[in-house]
Amino acid sequence: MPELPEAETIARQLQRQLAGRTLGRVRLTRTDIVHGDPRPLGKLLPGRRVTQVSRRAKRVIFSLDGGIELVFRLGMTGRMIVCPTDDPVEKHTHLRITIDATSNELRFCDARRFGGVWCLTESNRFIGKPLGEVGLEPLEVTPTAFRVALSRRRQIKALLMDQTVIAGLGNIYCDESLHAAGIHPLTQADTLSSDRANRLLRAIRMTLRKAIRFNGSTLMDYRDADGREGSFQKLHRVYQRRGEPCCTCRTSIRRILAAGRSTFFCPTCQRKSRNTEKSKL
DNA sequence: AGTAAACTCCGGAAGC
DNA sequence: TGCTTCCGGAGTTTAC
Repeated sequence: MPELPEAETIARQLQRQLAGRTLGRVRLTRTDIVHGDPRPLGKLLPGRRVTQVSRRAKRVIFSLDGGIELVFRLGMTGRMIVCPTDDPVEKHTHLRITIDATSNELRFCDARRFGGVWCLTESNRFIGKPLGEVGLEPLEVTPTAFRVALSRRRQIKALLMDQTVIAGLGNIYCDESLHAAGIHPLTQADTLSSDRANRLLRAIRMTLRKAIRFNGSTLMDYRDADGREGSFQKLHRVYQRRGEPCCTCRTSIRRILAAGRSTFFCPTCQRKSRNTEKSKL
């Protein structure tokens, strides 16, 4: 499922392929994937030059000339693929935009439709609202700001998953980062020492950077902008490895529910501190 | 107010 | 074959 590394992979590929190109014809076959009024898209986009493709949180953002931003949220099953215009169109393709002076087009496909598209113009860019609040970028946040973000009475897993606090971490990279840091997912965030908090931030960064190098994780649906699978799933140490041995200590990986989500961890490498258990009573 | 849990959207996969 | 159940990102609602 697309989290930060997958969105980053797609954004970098699209930046290479599309920056400087001009958008052409727009075909929108499901208007309900567009937030706000979908009707102007066909008029607004053709002829616009793509100045930059970037990422914020789990979103891919096209900056177009004229101050327009086209924002894609991929949800669980969203795909953004550049391919020849006459390639067979896969099921659940909702938006197609041709790229001028090439025989290619950009396609947005999303089976479950948890994703969406926003078109922000200078007049409708009303502060944050259409996209909701977005938290700190884990690859850029300072250790101090990160520790402040952790100073709340919540389970660390729930806090890391909260997009309004830290942006871009989903189930996979939360579990992998907590394992790399040796922190139990149910630990109360504000009981972590600053050493452990710093260690967690380093683990998050290491995990995300490595996942980006491997083009993200493909469990089921994720594909990059060229339609290819990622390969970081081969390096997962806990995620979806229930019952398999921990790669550092051979203890059987356990699965529990945290923040209502499947959560995988090693009960030996990720012990709950006594401090945390006391605070639960 | 801050936190947590339940419910909602949806289609694919797994189990019976 | 066909049914039911589960899953989940994120927004919303409800409950403590």
